[in-house]
Amino acid sequence: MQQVTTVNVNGLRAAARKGYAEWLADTGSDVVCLQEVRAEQDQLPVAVREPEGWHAVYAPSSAKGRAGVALLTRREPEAVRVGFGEPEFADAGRYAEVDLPGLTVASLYLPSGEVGTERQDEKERFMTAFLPYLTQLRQRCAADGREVLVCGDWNIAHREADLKNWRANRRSAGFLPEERAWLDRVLDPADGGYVDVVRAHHPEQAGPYSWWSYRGRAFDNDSGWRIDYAMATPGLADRAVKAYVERAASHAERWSDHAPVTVVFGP
Amino acid sequence: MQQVTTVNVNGLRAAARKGYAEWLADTGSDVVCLQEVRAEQDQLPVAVREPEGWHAVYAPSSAKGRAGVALLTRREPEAVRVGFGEPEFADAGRYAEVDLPGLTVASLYLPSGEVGTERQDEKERFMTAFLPYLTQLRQRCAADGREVLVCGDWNIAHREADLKNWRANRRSAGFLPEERAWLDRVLDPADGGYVDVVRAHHPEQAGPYSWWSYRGRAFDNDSGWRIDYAMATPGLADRAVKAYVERAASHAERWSDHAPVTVVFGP
DNA sequence: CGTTCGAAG
DNA sequence: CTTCTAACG
Repeated sequence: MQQVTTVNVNGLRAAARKGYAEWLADTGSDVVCLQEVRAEQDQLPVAVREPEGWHAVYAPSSAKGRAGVALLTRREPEAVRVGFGEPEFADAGRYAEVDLPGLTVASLYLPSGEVGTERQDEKERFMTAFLPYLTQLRQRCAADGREVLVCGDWNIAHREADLKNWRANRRSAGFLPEERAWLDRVLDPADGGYVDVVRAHHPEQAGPYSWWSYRGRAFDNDSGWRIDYAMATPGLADRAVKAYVERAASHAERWSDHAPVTVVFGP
Repeated sequence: MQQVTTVNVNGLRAAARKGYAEWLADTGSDVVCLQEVRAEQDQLPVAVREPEGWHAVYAPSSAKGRAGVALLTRREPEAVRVGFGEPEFADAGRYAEVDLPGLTVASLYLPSGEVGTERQDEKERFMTAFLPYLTQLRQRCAADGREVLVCGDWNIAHREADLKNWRANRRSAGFLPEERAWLDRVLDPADGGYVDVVRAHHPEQAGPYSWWSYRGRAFDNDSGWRIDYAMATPGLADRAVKAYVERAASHAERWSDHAPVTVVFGP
């Protein structure tokens, strides 16, 4: 059995002050992928940076206080890689991957974008460069006899079931037709070739959402978006026995605006 | 009996979240002078902006989130004036005055400065322009049969007894020889002609300090500065029966890095 | 609405 | 060390 969790922590220092450490101590996962760390390693308390029993890999952004991904693994990785080959995003704190026995796990933080801004152009450039990398990654790993799991905040809701208010958001960044079509390609067996493990295990239901705005009563009303995904190669997806979102019980115990997304694999 | 308090609130919104409102509800003062309000009127909750039983006058800075003085009076002022005639500081949120029967009260926030910077030059320009105004104010009010009380954060410790660590601070902004000499002139009977009411009532003691840095253990060690003054015309100073600093009992109940300074006048 | 930063104090 | 703003989300 192997268990992997991904969560956008929205500032690891703030999350650690609020309950992230307790959550981590309780998780049964073997790998935890973090996004929006928003700190350099040496800005983090040691117990947060290198929690007892974990190996940690950080890929901060060169822009202070922005983005930043990390991976925590119970076993030491066989290899670590930061970035995915596109120079523009080499030190953007948006992608890192580790090799474990028979498995490559990645932590991804796709730019969030905003319609009509340069940030949306950046998101599109990222998507354009990242899709061929995903295909290449799958092929390379297949040649090495590895499965692949790309976890993270993809900042796109794929289908109408993936956000509460899809009608109101048809022109919103994160649910644009071209973004949804891009995810179609990531999941297309003839293209990216990945499987959305949580959706595969919950084919019909609305959600389960993984992000709720801090504004208004979004969390209380479960007015969320499913934008955090575990995307697996088909062979790995077939081994998934469980896939779920850990929605906090109450607003009070939330330590991020995102919830952890976990997938459990059998042998 | 008439009682006037001055306090630098270091952000009225933050102070109001921490205990300012309770302090105000308990004060027996008739006039409260505030400095570093750091908000426009409409950024303040109504109960903070216009507390029940008070008239409020605000003089915000045109620079958002900076400076800002205010006066709260139990009786409606006969007149209100903002600024002291120097155009550079007209909307700097550093000076306002109100006329009450027989008394003009001002709230002053003198620039804080830092040696070797443009901010120190600004402080000096303020001082240069403000001293003649103080003299003029006293004379004008004398002609009207009014006493004057200029309260606020003057950002200068006058003498060695006015800060804990005077030796270490001989080259620090706030205790420079030229700044101390300027306060000498404010207090010189032949020049500004004002009386430092707290010092007049506590001629020998160290302090009482009115500001402690938030850094380190400054408050716990009473490593403070006396930079908040009530400067009175001599006739008014003669009527002072009490003058004191309300040092908070504990670090926990502080709602500003400054403490309220209060003077009580007899008939 | 919340997390950063940077300027200011 | 704390307050604010701005940018970002």
